[in-house]
Amino acid sequence: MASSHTADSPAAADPPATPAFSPLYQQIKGLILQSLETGEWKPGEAIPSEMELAARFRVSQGTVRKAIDELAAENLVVRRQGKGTFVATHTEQQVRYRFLKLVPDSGEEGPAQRRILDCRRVRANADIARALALRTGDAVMQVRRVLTFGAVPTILEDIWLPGNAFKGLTAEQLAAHQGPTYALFELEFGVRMVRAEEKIRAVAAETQQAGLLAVAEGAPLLSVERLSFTYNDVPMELRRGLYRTDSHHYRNELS
Amino acid sequence: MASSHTADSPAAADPPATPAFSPLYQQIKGLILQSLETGEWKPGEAIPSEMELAARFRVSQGTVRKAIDELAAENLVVRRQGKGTFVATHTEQQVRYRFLKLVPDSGEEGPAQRRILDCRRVRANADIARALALRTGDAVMQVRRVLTFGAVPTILEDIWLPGNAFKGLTAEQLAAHQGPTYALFELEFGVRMVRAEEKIRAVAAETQQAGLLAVAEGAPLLSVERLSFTYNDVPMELRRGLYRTDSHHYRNELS
DNA sequence: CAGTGGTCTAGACCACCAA
DNA sequence: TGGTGGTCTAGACCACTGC
Repeated sequence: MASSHTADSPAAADPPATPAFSPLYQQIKGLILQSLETGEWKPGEAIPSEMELAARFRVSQGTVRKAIDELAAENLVVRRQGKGTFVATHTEQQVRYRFLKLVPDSGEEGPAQRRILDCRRVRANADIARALALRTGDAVMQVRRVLTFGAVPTILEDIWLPGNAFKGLTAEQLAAHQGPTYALFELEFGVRMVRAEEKIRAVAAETQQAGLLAVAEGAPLLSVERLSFTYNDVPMELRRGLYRTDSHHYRNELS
Repeated sequence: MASSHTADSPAAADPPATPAFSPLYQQIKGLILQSLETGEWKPGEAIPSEMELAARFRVSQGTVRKAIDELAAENLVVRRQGKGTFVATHTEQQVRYRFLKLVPDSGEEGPAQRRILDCRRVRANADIARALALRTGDAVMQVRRVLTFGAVPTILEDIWLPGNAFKGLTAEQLAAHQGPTYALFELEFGVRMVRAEEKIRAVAAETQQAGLLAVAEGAPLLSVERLSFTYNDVPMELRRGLYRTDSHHYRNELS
């Protein structure tokens, strides 16, 4: 029976050479991912039980389990013993602000106060376009805001979002919303940020930035450039943050 | 049966109530961890096969497998199909410099040139002692060095190590050694760094720092304070780094 | 070829949760 | 009480490595 068992290589000529062997559970994972992408199950909802999925895909429960294990490890779903497996969300996750790694040097953090300085539709310059996989001149939403913790303006952020997916985003919406901005993106625009990459630098505050953050011009600030992705590694947000680090620090775990 | 159920209470009277249920594979993981700590298998060596371990602990291969899965996820051990499972090491790991997240803005990185400025035995001040779980005044080794990439001095680091474990560390040793410093720690002192926490800030270069890094006084630098741990969350190194970020950045992945 | 880790299955039982 | 995820087992077979 020659090959088979690889599930790939549709009509490879004679020597498949590398049959691109893909384990069954990886294929199952891919199928579940598809359903997540297409929105068959919405954020916060339960996905079918392991038994149901096993029946649907005609594999054993163990195979489904391993697929879900990986999805859980990537924070795409959350398992809850006795209840089920749920589509991950930024809304009321055990850890709100999953992507914000700035923590106070000591003590607990009160809620942030948000001030929206700007929210408008603009044309992407070359940099922004490249990051978001758009073309220069395409429409993007641009947001500027300041986050204040306990009366100290601490974060100045510029955010760029693809104009197509975020049509209709307004400053009022951003100001009115409680909780993580990514929760708003899920609820209002159906966009789920799943992963992000950050590039961090130390920079000197420019005049305008210094004013907004109430520091001296030239004061050292942490520059955090974040590119966030939805499913399938599609970039959906570029964010340039300037963090004051006189009473906060960026916390990272290495292993 | 009253209360308990908290998993603590070492010698609770009559009713164990909640025996602090721990899955078998977690116990196995603990046993394997012990062997790693005591050095039964050295860094780079293979640990016994899954079958052997299953026989030794009188459990099924699957249970050992799940224990090893977790150890591999924590980077304590590396699996190699067809060959075996090996104790992780900083020496020739696929990714050298596991803990260094500073990358060039573009292009590949050449090897770093190290300049050891200082290496001596001192008494720990309160800060250092607290971080390393020592007492103020205990002996610590203190190292200062500059790392240069392509003629640009980029990293200035101060390192503190418990005097006991690192007795006899010399500047010559540090200068002569090739590859990650953590590899030297493994080979010469039997200390394996397994995990680390970093606190990152933006700071202004002080006079001496500016001189060593060839930047202007007051220039913004990335301050990276790293506390590294061996097995069992025992702190074994405190490191304060100052990074130039004019042509490098600190790269981080969020998920 | 034998030995290792990797995949897949089928079934039993346990811990947790809600009704 | 029934359903969910979590653990554990035993056995078969596959893919990779080295002799």
